Amino acid sequence: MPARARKPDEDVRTRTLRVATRMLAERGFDGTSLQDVADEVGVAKPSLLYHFPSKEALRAAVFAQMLGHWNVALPRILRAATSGEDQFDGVLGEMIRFFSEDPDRATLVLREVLDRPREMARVIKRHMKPWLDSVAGYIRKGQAQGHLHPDADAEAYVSHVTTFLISTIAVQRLLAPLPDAQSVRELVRMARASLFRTPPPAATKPAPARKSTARKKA
Amino acid sequence: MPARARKPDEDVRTRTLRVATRMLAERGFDGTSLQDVADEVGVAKPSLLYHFPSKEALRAAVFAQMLGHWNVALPRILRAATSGEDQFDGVLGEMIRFFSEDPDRATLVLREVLDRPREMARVIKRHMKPWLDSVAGYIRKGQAQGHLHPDADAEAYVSHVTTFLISTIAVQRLLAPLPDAQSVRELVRMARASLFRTPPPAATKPAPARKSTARKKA
DNA sequence: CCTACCGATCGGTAGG
DNA sequence: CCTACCGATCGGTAGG
Repeated sequence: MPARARKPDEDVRTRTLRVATRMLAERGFDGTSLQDVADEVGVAKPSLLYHFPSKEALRAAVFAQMLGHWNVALPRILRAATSGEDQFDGVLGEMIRFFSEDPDRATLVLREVLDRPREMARVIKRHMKPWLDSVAGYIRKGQAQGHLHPDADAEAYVSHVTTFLISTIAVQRLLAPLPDAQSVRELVRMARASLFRTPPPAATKPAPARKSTARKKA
Repeated sequence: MPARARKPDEDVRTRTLRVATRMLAERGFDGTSLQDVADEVGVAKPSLLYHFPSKEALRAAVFAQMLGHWNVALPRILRAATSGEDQFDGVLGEMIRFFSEDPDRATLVLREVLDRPREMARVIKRHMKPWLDSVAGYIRKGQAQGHLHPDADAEAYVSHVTTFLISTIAVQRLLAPLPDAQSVRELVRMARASLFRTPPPAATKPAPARKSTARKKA
C-alpha cells in the first residue's frame, strides 16, 4: 500500500520543501506548525523530522533552496549588467523576474528580515552585497560620465531599489491595490527617473527586459 | 502592598500596550506569548486578560493605538499638503517623521500586511486611501501644469512611495546598511527625482521639513 | 515512513 | 490583580 502520496512522481522531501515554502511565506515560521505542513504533504509529522531533523532545519532548507535559485539567476543578472542605460533595464528586469516568478521569495525574504535580522544581514552581505557594490560602482562611473543624477547616493540607491522591489512585490499581491503590470511599470519608471538625468526613451517598454537586442544608446 | 510595579506612575493597561507594541513589532503576533508580555510588564498572565479579554484583543488594541497616533498626525500632514514642490517635502517629511519617530509603527504595519492582508486592505482603504487619492489628485494637477513627470502614474506613485517609505524604515534599523540620515536623504531624493521634472533646488536640505517658511517656488 | 507518546508551553478560565 | 488549573497543541523522541 503506497499510503497517501498526492504527487507520486515527487518524493516527500521535494513536496515538503514546496509546501513549507508556501506556508512559511504565508503564515511565517511561528505561525506554521510541523503538523500543518505534514497534513498538507500527506505524511505523519515524525516523517518530516526524518527528512529534516528539526523545524529549524526545515526553515533553513527552505531558505537554502531559495538562495540556490538566486545563485542560479545571478549569472544571468550579472550578464545583463555592465553599465549604461540599456543594462539598467536588464539588471532591474532580471531582479523583478526573479521575485515575480515566485512572489513567495519576496515574502520569505521580508519575513526573514523581520524575524531574524542578524542572520539576514549576514546572508545579504554574503550573497547580495558583492554585486550590489559592483552595481553601485557602475552608477558612480555613470555619474562621472554625466548621464546619471550626480546627487544620487550610489550605495543607498541600490540598497533602496532592492528593498523597494522586494517589498512591493511581496505587498502587492497581498493588498492588490492595482494590476500587477501597472505596479511594476511604475516601479521601474521611478527607479529609472530617479537615476537618469535624461527622460526615458519614449515609450519603448522599459519593463521586463532581456529580449532587447539593442546595444548602448548614444 | 503595591506588588511589583516598575513605573508606578503608569497603569498596567498603558504599560501593557507599550510593551506589547514593542514585542509584537519585534517578534510578531505568533512569536509573542502572553506570558512574555506579562513577565515584562511585571504582572501575572491572567491580569493581562483582565485588561484585554484575549490575545487577539491585545493585538487589536495595540493596532488601534497606532491608528490613533496616525489620526493625530493626519491633520498636520493634510495641512502640509496643497500642491506644488514645497508641499511635497512637507507631506513626505511628515510621513517620514511619523514612522521614524517610532519605527515600531512601520514594522507593525509591515507585519500586519503579511499576517492579515485582508484586514489590512480594509484598514488602508479606510484610513489611508482617501488622502492618498487626494495626493494623487494634486499630482495629476501638477502634471497638467507641466512641472511633474507626465508619464508618472499618480495612484501607483503614491502607493509605491508609501510602501517604499514604510519598508525602508522598518528594514533599515534591522539591517542598518547605512546611517539613518543618509538612508532617508536618498529616499527623499528618489521620491522627488521620480516625480519632478526639474532637478532639486540645489542643496536646500530637502528632508524632514515643516520648519520651512518658504512658499511655492515659481 | 508509521504509531505512540513525551514534557513544555500555549491561550484562556475559575474563583476569589 | 492573584493562584491554581484547564484542554489543546507545540516540537521532538522511542522504537520499530
